[in-house]
Amino acid sequence: MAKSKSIRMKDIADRLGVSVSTVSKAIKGSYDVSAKTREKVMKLVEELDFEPNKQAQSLLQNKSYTLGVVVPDLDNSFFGSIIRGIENIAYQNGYNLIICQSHEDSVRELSDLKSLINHQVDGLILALASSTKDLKYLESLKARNFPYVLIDRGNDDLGVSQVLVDDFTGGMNASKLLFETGCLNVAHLAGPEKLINATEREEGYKQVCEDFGFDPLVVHCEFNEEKSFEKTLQLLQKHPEVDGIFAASDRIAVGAMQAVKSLGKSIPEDVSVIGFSDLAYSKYLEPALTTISQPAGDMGEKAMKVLLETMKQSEDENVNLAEKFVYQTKLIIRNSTKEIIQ
Amino acid sequence: MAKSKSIRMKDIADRLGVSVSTVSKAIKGSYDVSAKTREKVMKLVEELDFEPNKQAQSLLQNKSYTLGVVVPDLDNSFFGSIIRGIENIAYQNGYNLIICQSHEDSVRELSDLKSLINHQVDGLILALASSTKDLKYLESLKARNFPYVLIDRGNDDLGVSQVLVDDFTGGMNASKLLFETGCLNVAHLAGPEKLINATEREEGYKQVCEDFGFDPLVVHCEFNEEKSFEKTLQLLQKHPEVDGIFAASDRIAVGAMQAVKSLGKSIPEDVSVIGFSDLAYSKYLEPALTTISQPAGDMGEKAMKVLLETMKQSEDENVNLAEKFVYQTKLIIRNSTKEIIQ
DNA sequence: GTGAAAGCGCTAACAG
DNA sequence: CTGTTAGCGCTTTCAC
Repeated sequence: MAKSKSIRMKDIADRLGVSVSTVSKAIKGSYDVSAKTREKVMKLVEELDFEPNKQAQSLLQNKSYTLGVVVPDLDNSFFGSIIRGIENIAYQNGYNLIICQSHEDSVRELSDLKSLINHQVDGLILALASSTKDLKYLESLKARNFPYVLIDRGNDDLGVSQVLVDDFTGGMNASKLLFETGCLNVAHLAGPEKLINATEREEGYKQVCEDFGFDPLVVHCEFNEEKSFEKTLQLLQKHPEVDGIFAASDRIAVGAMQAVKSLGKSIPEDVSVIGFSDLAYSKYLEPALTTISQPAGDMGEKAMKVLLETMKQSEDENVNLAEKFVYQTKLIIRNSTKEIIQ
Repeated sequence: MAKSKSIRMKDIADRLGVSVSTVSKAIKGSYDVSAKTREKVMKLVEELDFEPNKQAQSLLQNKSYTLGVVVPDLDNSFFGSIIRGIENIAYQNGYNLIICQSHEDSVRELSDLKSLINHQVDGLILALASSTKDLKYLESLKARNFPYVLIDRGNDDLGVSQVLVDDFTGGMNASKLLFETGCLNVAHLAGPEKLINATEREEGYKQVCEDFGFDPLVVHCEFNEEKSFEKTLQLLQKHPEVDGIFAASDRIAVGAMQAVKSLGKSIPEDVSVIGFSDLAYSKYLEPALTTISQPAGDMGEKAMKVLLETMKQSEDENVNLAEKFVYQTKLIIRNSTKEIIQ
C-alpha cells in the first residue's frame, strides 16, 4: 500500500452528492448554504477528520500561515526563551514556525533565509549571525516589501522594525556595580568584536570607567567557557591587581570563575564577577552568579506582535513603518559580587 | 504598494518568448531543451533570483520537503542537541524543519501534530509528552501509513521505528557507581511516574539495590530544581543516613546539591550525587556533577536517517519495518562522587 | 441555494 | 526540441 492520500473536498462532495464548491462554502461558513447541507457537510468533516489542504489554500491566497525564525543557536536558553515568546503569539494567531539555526554562520544564514522564502513563509523574525556582513539579500527582501523584523541583533541600515535590548545601559549597570561594591580594578571580558551587542556592552563599560576615572582594560573573547578560562588566566597573570570582572555573557563568566578559582583566589572577595544574560543555570553556580537579565520571552512576544503588524501593513499600502523597541535589562544581584558600599 | 508577488515561471517565459513548460524543463535540467534556450533561461533565473514556488510543486508532487519535529521543550540542551542532529541530516537532504514544543502538554502536542499534518509535512519526528496517554491520533497516522519516528520517549504499541536510550542500564550504572564508591544508603530522586524514561532509570536503580542487598528508597520529583530542593530536604530530614543520591536528571541533581549544601553537608564526602543527561553546564557546577551522558546529537541524526528511510518505504510498498535503535549511555565521572574503592 | 468554470504556479504527458 | 493540455486541491465569481 502506497502512502494514502488524505481526504479531499471532492471525496466529501461525492459522498454527499453535492459539488465541491458547496462543500467549500459550507466549511467556510461564509456564502449562502442551506442549513441542512451545511449540517451534512460538517458531520462528514468531523467524521473523516477532514482539514483542507493548506498548500492549495496558500497557492490561491498567496499566504502560507507559516513564519520563519532564524536564530544563531538553540542550545542557549536565551534564544530558547525568545522562541517561546514568539511561539506563544504565533500560535494564538494560527501561524506555524519554521525554525532555523544559523550557527553564527552567515552562509548558512543566507541559505536558511532563501529556503524559508522559497517555502513561501509569510514573514520572518531574524537574529543576525555575528559574522553577517553582506546585507544584500535582506535589502532585497526589504525592497520587495517582504515583512520581517530583527530581534536582539539589530541593524539600523535595513529600515525594518527591531526588538532590541539596551546593551549599553546593561553594560554600564554591570560595570557600575563592580565599582560600587569596592572593586578598584575592573576588567572587561568582552564578546566578539564584530558583534554589535558585545560592542555596546563594551561601550557601556568604557563609559563607566571614564566616570570612575579608571583606564579600561578589555580582553576580547568568544562566547564559550573554554576560551574564557584561558583568557582570564592570561589576564590575571598579566594584571594580578584585577579585582572585578565584567563578563560579556554568562558563559564567559563561568569560564572566568573557573579560572579565578583555579588560581586559588576566592569570589567575590578577591575577584568579583558579573555576567550578562541570566542563563537558566546561573543561579546554581557557586557562588551564584550576579548578572544582567534580558526579558527574552517578552522580546519574542513583542517581535511576533510587530511582525503581525508589519504583515498587515504590507498587505495594504506601503506604510513602511520601521519602529525600534528597546528593552531595558535588569540587574540580578547574587553572590559573585560583594555588598554595595554605602 | 501592496506586497509584491514573486516572479513566476510565466514571467520568465514571457520575457523570453517561450512557453512555461520550456522554462520548467530548462530549470529541471531533465527533458530535452536546446542548449541555447537553457542558457537564456538560466541567465534570467540568475538575474531575477528566481526560485520555483514550493507550494505549487508540493501540490503537484504531494511532497512538501518540510518535516515536523515535536519535542517537549527547547530550553533544555538535551532536545536542543537532538534537534541539531536532526537538522544536520535534514539540511543535507533538502528538508526544512517545522519545530514545535509541546511543553509536555498532550493537548498542545495533539494540536501541533494536526497542524503539522495540515501543513502537509512529509514526515515527523516526535518525542512524546510525558502526559500523553491517548494514542488514537498517532495510531491513525500509522494506519494511514504516514511516516514518523519516535525519539527518546518510546512506545512499543505504535509499531513505528524508535531511537531511544537504554535508560535502564544508565540507571543501573549510575546507582552502581554510588555503591562502588562506598555509599551505603543510596536514595533515588526519580522523575515523574508517568514518564517511561524515568521509570526505566528507576528500575535500573532498583535492580542494583537488589544486587547490593539494599532496600530501595525512592522519592518522585518533577524535572526542576525547586521541587527537587524541597524533596531532598524532606528526604534528608527523614533519612539522615542517606549518603548517596541518584537523581533522575541533572536538573534534579542541581536542586539536590543545593539542598545537601544548605544542610551544611559536603559533597561528595557526606552525600554523593549523580545526575542524568550531562547538560551543558553540569561540568561547571561545584562540585562538577558526575552524570550519565546520552548521545543526543547522534540520536537526532539517526532518527532523521531512519525517517528518510521510512519515507522512502512508504512511497513504495507498505514495508512497515519498525526498528528500534537503542543507544547506550556513558558514565561521566566528575567530582560530586567519591573515588571508586578498589 | 447550488454548481460550473476559471485559475493560483507548477509539472508531465503527449503532440507536433 | 518546443508548446499545448490537463490537473494537483482549493476558492471564488457568476449564472442558473
